[in-house]
Amino acid sequence: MSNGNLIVVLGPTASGKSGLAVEIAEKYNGEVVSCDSMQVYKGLSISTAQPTKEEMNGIPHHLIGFFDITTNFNAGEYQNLAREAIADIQNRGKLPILCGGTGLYIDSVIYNMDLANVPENTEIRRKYSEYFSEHGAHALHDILANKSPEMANRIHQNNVQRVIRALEVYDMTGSEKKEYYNKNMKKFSYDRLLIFGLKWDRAELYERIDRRVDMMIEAGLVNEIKTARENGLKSTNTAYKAIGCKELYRYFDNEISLQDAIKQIKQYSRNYAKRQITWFKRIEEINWINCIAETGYMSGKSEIFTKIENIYF
RNA sequence: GCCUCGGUAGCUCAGUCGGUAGAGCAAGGGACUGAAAAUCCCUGUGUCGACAGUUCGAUUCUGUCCUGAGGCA
Repeated sequence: MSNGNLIVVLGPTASGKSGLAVEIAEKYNGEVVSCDSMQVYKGLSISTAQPTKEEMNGIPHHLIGFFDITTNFNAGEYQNLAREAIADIQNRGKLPILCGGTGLYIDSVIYNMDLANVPENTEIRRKYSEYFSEHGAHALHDILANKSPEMANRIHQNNVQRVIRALEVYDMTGSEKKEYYNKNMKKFSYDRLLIFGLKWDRAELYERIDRRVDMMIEAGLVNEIKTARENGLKSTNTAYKAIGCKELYRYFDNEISLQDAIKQIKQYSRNYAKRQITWFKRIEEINWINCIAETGYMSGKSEIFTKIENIYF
């Protein structure tokens, strides 16, 4: 594969990715492609921490705030759109910068990953969900084991969501698509790829997350989610999975206090950051930039610029 | 001042008919191929409030004290 240049800026939530991506774009004639499963949605700009106009500072950003909240987005669609956006930027002679924290989405772009070409099939999902409700996780997993021992081996029986997806793929294609589970087949899809990861002391990152949630509240998070609800956002929608929705809906329904909702939003955000960090540990090619409280990634900037110039100029 | 109920893992609590304890959450580690801000897996030693008594043995029974909540005066 020789798909050309791509810079990636990744890191856990609230690590300062967006700012770094913009700085790189300003300096090297670039454009930013967001790599975030929730920032794609319209009307969730505060809750999903979409960069503001000021933060974008004139740099074009792609795949942010364009998708309807009541329609379900997914990794396959993202892969296609992101590759298109990147190719388009390259064709215009500019440098694409992929910036985000959704591990699966990042992988789908930087690796030559062949996501199964099987769209969501509500009929199949409902069928297996019902089977699960009646017979339990073990029985459902047995069905998969009979059809594809390979896939069943890789998915824990309690991970019902994944078991159902695997069954969906199998039923739609009649095959087990072994190759998708073979890590050794992972190859980079961009030949000049440079990945930067923002690294924080854990306790400091958690404090940052808590502070950012407070800022979101000040910026009008509660109203944003209230409006989304009025616009028809339901618990079955993918956008509802954005941290903040579930908690604030419970507040709107008088099940918990606003204070408790905020506490939970902070808690789930911290849990999420930890999962992101776990995911990134697998990507060996990341150039880690150590961040510190007052200045964030500042002290690593010259190192970043040197690396970029060595590869692309 | 008296009465009642508490004081057990970072938090909320369960439990031990006396043989030094366990859940959920948190925390840490991990997985992840079209829901991924989702979903799932693994990891639990803590003067069982303090001191004394009974006992082979007490966190568990008894007493005193400390401490929290409520009630009566």
